[in-house]
Amino acid sequence: MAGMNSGADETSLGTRERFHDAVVQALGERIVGGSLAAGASIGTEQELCDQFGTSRTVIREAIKILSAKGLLDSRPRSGTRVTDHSEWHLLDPQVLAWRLGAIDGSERARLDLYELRQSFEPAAAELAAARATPQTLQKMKHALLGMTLASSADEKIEHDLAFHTAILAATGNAFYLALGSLISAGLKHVFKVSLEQTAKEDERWIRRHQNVYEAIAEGNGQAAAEQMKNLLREAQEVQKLEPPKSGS
Amino acid sequence: MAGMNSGADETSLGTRERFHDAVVQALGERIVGGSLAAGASIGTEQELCDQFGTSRTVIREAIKILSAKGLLDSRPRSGTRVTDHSEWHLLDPQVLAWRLGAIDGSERARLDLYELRQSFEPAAAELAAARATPQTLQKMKHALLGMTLASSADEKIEHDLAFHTAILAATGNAFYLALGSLISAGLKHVFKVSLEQTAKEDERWIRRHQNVYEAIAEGNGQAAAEQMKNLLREAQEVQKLEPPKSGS
DNA sequence: AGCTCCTATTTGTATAATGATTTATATTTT
DNA sequence: AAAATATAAATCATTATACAAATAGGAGCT
Repeated sequence: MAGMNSGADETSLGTRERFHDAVVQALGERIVGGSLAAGASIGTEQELCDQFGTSRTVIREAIKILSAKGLLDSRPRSGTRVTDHSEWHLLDPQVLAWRLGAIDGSERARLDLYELRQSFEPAAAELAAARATPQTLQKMKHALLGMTLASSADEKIEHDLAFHTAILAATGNAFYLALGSLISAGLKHVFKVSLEQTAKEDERWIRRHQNVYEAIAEGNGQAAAEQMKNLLREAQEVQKLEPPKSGS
Repeated sequence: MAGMNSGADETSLGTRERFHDAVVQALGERIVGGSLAAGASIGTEQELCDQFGTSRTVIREAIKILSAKGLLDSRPRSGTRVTDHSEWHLLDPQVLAWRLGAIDGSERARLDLYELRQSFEPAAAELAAARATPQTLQKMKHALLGMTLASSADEKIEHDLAFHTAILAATGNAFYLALGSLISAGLKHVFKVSLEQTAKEDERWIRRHQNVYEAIAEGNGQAAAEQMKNLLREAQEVQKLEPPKSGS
C-alpha cells in the first residue's frame, strides 16, 4: 500500500493535505489539549506507524514539525516525549489554535490573550497615529466599511480583525504585525457564528472602531491609544459574559 | 557510507547535533538573512543533498522544520520556495535569532523589538504589582541580587533578563511569559560582551531596576508601569547610540 | 491564439537495512 | 555487599531505493 490515497476522501480543494499534516494535527491537539502530560512518551515511531497507518517517514516528519514548535523532544532509546509546557511555542499559530480550541482552559487562554492585546494594541494605535500613510489609512477605512456592509457575522468578524491588523501594519514594526496577525488568526477560528448582535449594539460597536480610526487619522496618538483601550476593555467584558462570541 | 559520523567532528557536548539541525541553521540564515528572495526556489531536494552531503531524508526533515516556521512552502513539480515575508513566524525563537543576527537590518529589528517591549512590559509590571506572590517576588529579588554581584558583563545581562522574565511570569499570563522569554532568548545572543559599563553607570542601572521592583512589591501598579517605561526608554536610548551593547 | 493531451520533473510516501546512543541488565572486581 | 565495568537490547538517526501523485511546460491540434 505504497503512496496510496486511502482513508477518508479529502475535500480536494486544490492541493490535498499531506499525510504528515493529519498526524501533526492529531498529535498537536492531544499534546496541547492536555491528554499527554509533560514528560510522557508519545510511543515509539513504530507504534505511531501502526496507529496512523502510515510509514515511518511520515511519522518522523510530523515529529520534526512538532519538535520545531517546541512540543516534543526525541532521543535515542528514551523515545519521543512531550516537553515541559514552558518550552512550548505558544506564539506559534498552530499551537495557539490548539490551545484556544482545547476543551479545557480555552476560556482562560482567551482572556489571557485579551489581556495581552490590551497592552500592546493601544500602544500600536499611538504609533500608527504618528506614522500612518494615506495607503495604510485606506486599509483601515476599507475594513471599517466592510464591517458596516457585512451581511454575515462571519464577514463582520473578518473585517473587524482586518481593521486591527491594518493598525498594526501601520506602525511599520514587523513584530507588532506578527503578533497581531497571529492573534487574529487564532481568534478567527474561535469566534463561532453565534449570538447575532442586534443592529443597535452593532452600530455602537462600529462607532467605537471609527473613534479609533479618526484619532489615528488626525494623528492624535494619545486619543488613539485611549479609544483602543476602551474598545478592548469592552470587548473583553463581552467575552467574560458570553464565552465564544464575536468581536475584537 | 551509511549512518557514518563523517565530516567535522562535533565538540561532543552531551548529545551530538543532528544532521538536519545543521541544514536548518544554514538554510534559515540564508532565508531570513535575505540571500534568498521571497518566491525564490531553494533548489531541488537532490541538489540540496549534494550541497550538504546528506541523504534526502535529512534534507526533507530540515525543510519540514523550516516550513513549520513559515519560511518555506513545498509543492510537487514546482519545488520548495521561500514564502512571502508576511508568512514568516517572526515570533519563533530561531527565526527571531536569525533576524537579529542578520548583517542587514538587525539594528532595525532590535529597535523594533524594544518598541514592542515598551508597550507590553509596563503593562505586565502593572499586572505583576497586583498579582505578585512571595514566591514570584523572591525570583525578582534574586535576579536583582545577581545583577549587583555579577562579575562579568555576560552574567549581568543574564540576571537582567531574568529580572524581566520574573515580572512577566508574575502576571500569571502564559502569553506574556512566552513573549518575554522569546525576546530574552533573542537578545541574549545579541548582546556582545562589550563596552563595560563604569561602576557609576552600573549603579544607576541597577537602581532603575530596583525602582520597578519596589513598586511591584508595594502593589503600586501605576508606579510599576511608570518605572518600567522609564527603564526601557533609557535602554533604547543606549541601543540607539551604541548598537550591540548591554542592558534591557 | 487557445485548447487538449502528453511527458518529464519534483515532491510525497513506503520499506528495509545499518549506525549511533542510551538505558537497563548482568558481570566482575574490590 | 557495593561499585565499577562490560554486555545487551531498545530506539532514534541516517542512508538507500523504489514507486506514486501532482503539476508545470511543451507538443500538437483546432
